[in-house]
Amino acid sequence: MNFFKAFHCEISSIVEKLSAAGKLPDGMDPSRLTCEPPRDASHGDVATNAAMVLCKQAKMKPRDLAELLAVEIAKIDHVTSVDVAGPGFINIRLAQEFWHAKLCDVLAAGTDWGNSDIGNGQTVNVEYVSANPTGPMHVGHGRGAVVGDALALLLAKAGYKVTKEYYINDAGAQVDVLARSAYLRYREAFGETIEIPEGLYPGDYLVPVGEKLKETFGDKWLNAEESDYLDEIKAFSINAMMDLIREDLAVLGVTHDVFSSEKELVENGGVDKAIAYLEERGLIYTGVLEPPKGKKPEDWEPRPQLLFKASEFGDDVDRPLKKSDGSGTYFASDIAYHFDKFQRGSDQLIDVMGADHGGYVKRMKAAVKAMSEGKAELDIKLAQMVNLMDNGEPVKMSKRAGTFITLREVINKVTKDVVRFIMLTRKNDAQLDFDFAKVTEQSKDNPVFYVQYAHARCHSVFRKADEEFADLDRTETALAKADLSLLNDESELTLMRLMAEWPRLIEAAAESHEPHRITYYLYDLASEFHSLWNKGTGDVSLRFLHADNLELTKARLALLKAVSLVIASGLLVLGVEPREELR
RNA sequence: GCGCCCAUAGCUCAGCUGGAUAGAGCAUCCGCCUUCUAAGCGGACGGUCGAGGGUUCGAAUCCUUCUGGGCGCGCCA
Repeated sequence: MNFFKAFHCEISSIVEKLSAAGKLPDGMDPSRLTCEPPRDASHGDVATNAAMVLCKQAKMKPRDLAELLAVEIAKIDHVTSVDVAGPGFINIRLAQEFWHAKLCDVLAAGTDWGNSDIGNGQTVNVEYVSANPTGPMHVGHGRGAVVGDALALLLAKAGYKVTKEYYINDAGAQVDVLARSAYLRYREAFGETIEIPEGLYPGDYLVPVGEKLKETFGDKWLNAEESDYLDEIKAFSINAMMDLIREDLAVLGVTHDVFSSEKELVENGGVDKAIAYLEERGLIYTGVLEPPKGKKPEDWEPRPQLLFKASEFGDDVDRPLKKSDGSGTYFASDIAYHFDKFQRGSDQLIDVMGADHGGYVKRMKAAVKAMSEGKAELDIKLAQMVNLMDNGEPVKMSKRAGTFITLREVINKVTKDVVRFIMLTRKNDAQLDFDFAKVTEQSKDNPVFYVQYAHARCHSVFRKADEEFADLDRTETALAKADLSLLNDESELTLMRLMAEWPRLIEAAAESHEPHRITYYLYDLASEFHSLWNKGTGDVSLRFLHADNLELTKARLALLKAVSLVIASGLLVLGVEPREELR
């Protein structure tokens, strides 16, 4: 439970009460009122801007209004002091018992601590990865995969009903290129020396596909016309590539609920249906586009095309739906695909894609707005580039020279947990340096290690406790009954406050679709924990285990248990496995 | 030419949807192990939040104009 919300309610009702009593005007609008942790912890535990946002309506000076509200706020349970500060902030301080009670809540909830109901069962569709089935995943895909997967887990924790989806682009020209490339490998499997022309895929991951083709079809296609073999070889190769990609995803711990095929969508008439739907609403016409200014394509010539009125929905220009050969553009099938997702029941759609698709955002949002008549909301998260580094030096990659590093190679080198965590140490739209040396280092420079180490340290104490206090009941329910009032060191209280904020963080991260906030929170929590740990080196009384004081030991173990649970809870959202031991 | 993203300490980055004296880590300097993991902790130093203007009780955050980077701009996806 996000306790800041509880305070928000309390204060709103205080405002109502004061209105009823004639001390404030009627009909005060508290919508801009917030309750937050103050920026500086020395200001208190909860701060509200109530007086500043309401002063105009109340026709009072902010500080006067603050004083009026403060008298009432002081009567709320567990409030020990209320101060008015700065331009009219009301700072609220809470009793230690409040934090001790929160600690019990954590122990009772376990890793479900932080679960929220703000999603209210709403359906969200998160589409991510959607890499073309033309080769193994690279690191950039990996980032999109992790961002999407963590976002989906986060939304689920916040009470949304989430569908995790992968869109297979198996209908365009790129898969034809794949088929031609695979065909060459097929000939190669018969001993022919081949040369891969410019424009085809040179990667040797297609060699086994060629051999499989030989096994499956024998020499059937060796002297055939392309029109005869293309479709079958294409289907075969796409399957092989999707198997490869699914394996990459599995190794990364990413799982999708639904795989949607563009080809099927086209063949089932989905695209025609979507176009017809837009046509009925007068949103489609045939017209000629202006050539793009500045960089003009060489072979540009004006041509009448089937266009969607994207400009009526916030896009800059109208967008083409048909290619000159009469087949649909990628945009056309993507409209149909989003239409399909909407009709399957999601009114919140999220796409995670590479930043190089940035130019696509406006038109897709326009299309969703048009198709759903404004009912569906589309958010597009762009995953920026990942720079592979080693010890500060960029890792040089070239597809031609065969020094291209795949996602799988990176995972094998550093483990999937490291990849997942590091991918979330930046906002999705900021570039990310992924340094092999740094991310595998066991030091505080490495955030993955730092957080895992905190978790492992908790468990190290548990192991020690099991040795020294063999008959102590270490279950959550038993520890919750300890005398928690013994936990009153400032570091201990800070830890409890941080853990109490976890539900609020989950809600904020979920609402803003920003899973990277989890990583930062975990880092802060780990840091506070390491700090407490080290206090024990100078001050023996702050160590966790005390042979001569069972009550204190139990209380400290309760705190440790809670810390390890909250870290585990956060790592779970990131899809990272909490480690109990690091050496 | 147009559109989107970015600009915060010497470096790499946070900044909770407009709040109080802008925060971490690295680097530099000074401290802390007879200890449940020193693989760690504490302190010091470090800022005209790219520049100017605007909106209001209040701006790193919103609007606008510049400057400097990245991406994109019909028949690729």
